[in-house]
Amino acid sequence: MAGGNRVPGSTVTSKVLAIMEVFETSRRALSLTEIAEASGVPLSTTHRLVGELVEWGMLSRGPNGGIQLGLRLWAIAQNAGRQLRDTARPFVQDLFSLTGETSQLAVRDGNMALYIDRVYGSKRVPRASRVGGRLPLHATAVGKVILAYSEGWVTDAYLGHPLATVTGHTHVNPTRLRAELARVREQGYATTQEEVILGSCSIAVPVFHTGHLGCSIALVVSSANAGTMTRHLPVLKGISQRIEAATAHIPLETLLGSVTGGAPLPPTDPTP
Amino acid sequence: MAGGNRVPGSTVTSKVLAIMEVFETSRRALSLTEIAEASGVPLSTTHRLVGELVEWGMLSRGPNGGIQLGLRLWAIAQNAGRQLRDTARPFVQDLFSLTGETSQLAVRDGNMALYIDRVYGSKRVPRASRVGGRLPLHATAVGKVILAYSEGWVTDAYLGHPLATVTGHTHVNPTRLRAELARVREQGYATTQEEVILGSCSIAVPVFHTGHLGCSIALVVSSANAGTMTRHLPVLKGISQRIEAATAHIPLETLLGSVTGGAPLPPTDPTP
DNA sequence: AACTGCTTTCCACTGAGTGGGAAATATCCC
DNA sequence: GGGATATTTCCCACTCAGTGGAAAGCAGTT
Repeated sequence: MAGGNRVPGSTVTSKVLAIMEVFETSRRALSLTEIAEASGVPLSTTHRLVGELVEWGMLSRGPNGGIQLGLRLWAIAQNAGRQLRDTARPFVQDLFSLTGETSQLAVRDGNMALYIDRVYGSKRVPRASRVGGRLPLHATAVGKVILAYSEGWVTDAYLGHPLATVTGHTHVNPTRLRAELARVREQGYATTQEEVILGSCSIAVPVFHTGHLGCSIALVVSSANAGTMTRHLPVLKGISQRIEAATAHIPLETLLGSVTGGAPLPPTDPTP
Repeated sequence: MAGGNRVPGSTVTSKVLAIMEVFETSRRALSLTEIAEASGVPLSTTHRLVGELVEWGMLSRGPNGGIQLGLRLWAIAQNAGRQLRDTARPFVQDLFSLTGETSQLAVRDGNMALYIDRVYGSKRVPRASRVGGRLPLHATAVGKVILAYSEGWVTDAYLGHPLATVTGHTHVNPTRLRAELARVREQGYATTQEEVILGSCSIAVPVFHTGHLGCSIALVVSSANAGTMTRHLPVLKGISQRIEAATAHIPLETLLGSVTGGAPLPPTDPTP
C-alpha cells in the first residue's frame, strides 16, 4: 500500500543502533511493540530488523517472546577494553581479598563514572553501581577523585552545569564541591557518604598513568563501618601503585577500547 | 560510476553484522581494509558503515586509526545474561577465596563451553579460557561435565562428530571418551590434565537446575598441583549446591539472555 | 462473541544504499 | 626529498533493498 513514506535522513544502520540503544536503559526483556515505541522505528521495520538481529545473536528471544540482548553480543563485547580490565583485574581482586569489601575500578566516560570492574563477595551492601554502569561524577568517590585530578578545564566544565541530586546527601553546591575537590587533592583520597544510595559509603584513590589520572579504584562499605573506612587507605594506595606499575608500559589509548577521557563534556544536557 | 552492482540477498543489517563478526575472532585493532576483506563487505561500504558504528560507539578508533570494539558496546552488553552472572558471582568469588585457585563458571553454547565468569588472583597459571571465550566441550573439565550430564542425544550428537585435538593430551577417542563420561557421572566430577593448554589442569562439578544440568563450575590449577586437585572437591560440591539453591527460583531461560542449551549442535562443522 | 494488545505478513513505491573508481592522505624505503 | 606503496576518504549515477501503513493472525480477558 504505502510505499516510500520513509523519513529522509534515516539510515538502516541508525535504526539498528536505535534499537540497540533501547537496551541501554531497560533491564528486562521487551516486547516488539515496546522496542518500536522506544526506538522510534516503525513497528514493521522493527519487526524485520529485530528478526535479523535475533537470528545473528545480537538479540535473543526469551521463553515468553520477550526480546533481550543476546549472549553472542555479550561474548563479543568482552573483547572491548580488555587491556585495562585484564591488567587491573588481579589487583582489584587483591584489594578485595585484603579488605573484604566491595572493590571497584572506574574511569571517566564523558561526565559520568563508568564502572569497569567490580569484585565483591556474598556480603550484602546496598549497591548502586554495576559493571558497565554509569553514575554522576560528583556523587561518587571515584568520580570525585576523577574530577579532582582531571585537567582544570574538565572540572570547570563539569561544575558549570547544574549538579543532579541523587540522594538527600549528594553534595550539589559547586563552590563547596570545588573546595571538597581541593581537599581530595591534598589528602590523596575522596569519600562519599550515602550520596548515591542510602546505606553505603565509599572511599577512592586515583591511579595515575604517565603523570595524568588514568582511573580510580574504590572500596564500598556499609554506612555502619563508614567511620573506619580510612584504615583501608594504605591498602588502596598500595594497590593503586601496583596498577600504575602494571599499566605504565601500555599506551593510554590502548588500555580501553576508546579514548574515554577524550570528549570532555558532550553537548548533551548533564542534568536529569 | 557503477550504480547498483549490489549483490542481491544482502541486507544492510547483514553487512553491519558481518563487520561486527570480524571482531569475534580478532583481538587486536584492525584497519578499515582488513575489516572489509575479512567481512566480505566492499571497502567503500565498509567505510560508511564503520563510520556510523564508530559515531555511535559500537566500534571505536584507536590512536593509530585502528578500529576496535567500542566501550559503549561493552557497557550495553553487560546487561546480557545478567541473571546468571550476578547470581552466581558471589559464589564463584567464594570458591576462589576458599581455594585460592582460578575459579570459573561455564555453560554450553552449541558445541562449545562458553565461559561466563572467572575469578582469579595474581598467581600465574597458563590460561586458555577467558570470560566470553569458548572452548571445545571434550577438551575441558567443565565441558566433560556438561557432556556427561546433558541429555543423551546431545552427547551422542557431539561424539558423532570428529573431535579436535587441542594439545597432545586431548582425549579424542569417542569410545574412550564415552567411558570417561560414564565415570564422570559416577564420581560426580570431571578432570582434565593439560588437554587444552600445557601446564594447567582442571577439575569441574555440575550445577543443576530443576533436575537438569544448568552450568558447571571448575577450578584451574597448575599441573604441579594436579595430584591434589581432588582435595577441593568438597568445596566445589558445596559451592555448586549454593548456586543451585540461589538459582532454583529463576526460570532457566531467563538466567541467560538466550536459550543457550537450545540448539543442540548447529549444522556448522565442529572440527577446526 | 466482542474486545484488547501484540505479532506477523503483504506489497507497491522510491530514495537510501551501493560500490567501482579516483583523489587525498599517510607510511615506508632508498 | 622524492618516488613507490598502502590506506583512507570522497564521489556519484543507478536501482533494488528497504519501507511502513494497513490488514490479517493470534492469544488472552471479559
